[in-house]
Amino acid sequence: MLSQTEENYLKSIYHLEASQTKSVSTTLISKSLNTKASSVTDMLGKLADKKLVNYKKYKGVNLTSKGKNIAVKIIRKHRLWEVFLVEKLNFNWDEVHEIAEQLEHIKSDELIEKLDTFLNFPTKDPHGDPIPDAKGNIRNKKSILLSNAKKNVLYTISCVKDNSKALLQFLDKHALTIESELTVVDKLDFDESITAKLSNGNTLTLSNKICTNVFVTIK
Amino acid sequence: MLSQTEENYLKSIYHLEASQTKSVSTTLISKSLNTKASSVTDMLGKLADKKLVNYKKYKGVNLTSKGKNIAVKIIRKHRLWEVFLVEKLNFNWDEVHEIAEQLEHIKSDELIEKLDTFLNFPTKDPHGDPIPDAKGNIRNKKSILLSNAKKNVLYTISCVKDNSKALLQFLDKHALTIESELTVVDKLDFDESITAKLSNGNTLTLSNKICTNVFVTIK
DNA sequence: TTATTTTTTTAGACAAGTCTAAACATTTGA
DNA sequence: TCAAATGTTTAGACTTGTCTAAAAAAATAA
Repeated sequence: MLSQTEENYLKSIYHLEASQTKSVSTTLISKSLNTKASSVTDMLGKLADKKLVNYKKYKGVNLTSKGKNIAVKIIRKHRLWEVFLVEKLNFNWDEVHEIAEQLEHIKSDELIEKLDTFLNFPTKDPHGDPIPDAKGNIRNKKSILLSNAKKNVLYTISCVKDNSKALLQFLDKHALTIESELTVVDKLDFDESITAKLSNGNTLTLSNKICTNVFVTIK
Repeated sequence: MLSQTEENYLKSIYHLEASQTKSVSTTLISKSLNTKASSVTDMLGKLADKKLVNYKKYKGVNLTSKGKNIAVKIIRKHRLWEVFLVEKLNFNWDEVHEIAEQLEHIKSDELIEKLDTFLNFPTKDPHGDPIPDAKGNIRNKKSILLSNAKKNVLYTISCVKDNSKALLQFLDKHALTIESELTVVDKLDFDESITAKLSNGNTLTLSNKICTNVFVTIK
């Protein structure tokens, strides 16, 4: 049975692998977990002993299939709990992350399957991220960054990259929720901001910082 | 912020104090937590440093009001989660204890108040134990042991003392659930067993062991 | 290519929580 | 009352996960 710390390392490596092509570096992990590189080196050795990662000194790590399996299960738990918190307990979507960070470590397969049933088998969490099924499969809808969206095409917001409170609150304030629709009406070369028209008729200017943190799919 | 371990010590001391009049001994705690007495001694020192218990070497411990406060909050969380597991996720009441042992350590006051609201402010957990309110007050309905019940008086089962699976399953099998009604029709001096008549018409003989673990209130 | 910078690892230390073995208190009972 | 039994604490050690400081490897740049 893994400790919460070990689970957090696996989760972090999983996310970093997804946003990178190559293997994941010690420093990157240390930044994402707010620890020192030397602590990461120690832990990588332990995870390698347990066959959860492939690790070569100075060469970074990758999850083994065993490690990836565990990481996906934790992510499934995290996202299901987030759905519970928002849909059943009426939390706002920008308030649930920290609590879900705790709940994701509760150990009980039966619990998570019953929770899934209770929530009626959701496929996305409140941030729009896909929820892996019990076998670990992730239905991946192709998403692109809003900054790469074309003009005059109808898009649906599918997901946000950053979980920062500031971003989530900004989006909430402007009715930019998951599943909401928008069309890019202008792109400003000068600062790479875009002007978007929402389905409620509003027109908004969004900074490049925002656009590189919001994913959309073609409607 | 307390660790899970510290919280478990406080909870254990709270329960042991409730079932005892005097102060709680090191050995008693070590048995209830499945640790060695020497580990308990260490921890009692730490809890005393934090003003959570009053501790004198060789003389046992008692919770301070600060310590009791924390213990009651953990118990509140435990019992609310048990209600959730049984009422919302359809667990049986004899399956929820271990999961609630984990959930009770989730840190978020807002979470537990929202959960309380979602569950519609229950006052008893699935085992019949009272749920402290947000301020830590426990509404204590006077309960007596079934073994002390009088003949030919209508009682309601209010609570069970023991959380052992065997007992819970036995009770479940014979429809002896919380709130179910019964009348003692006979008491056998020989082995202190009693014969009870249930509201469903069934008549059951219950051993003294059972009767000293089930609490009833007069209907 | 070699020197400098950056990244990573090693070595040694620390805190939390646990253990065993031994020493010390308290209680029991003859 | 005092010796034996029981309960409790101390001392020292181990594990997990962390840290700092220093050494070693890799990457970068002149």
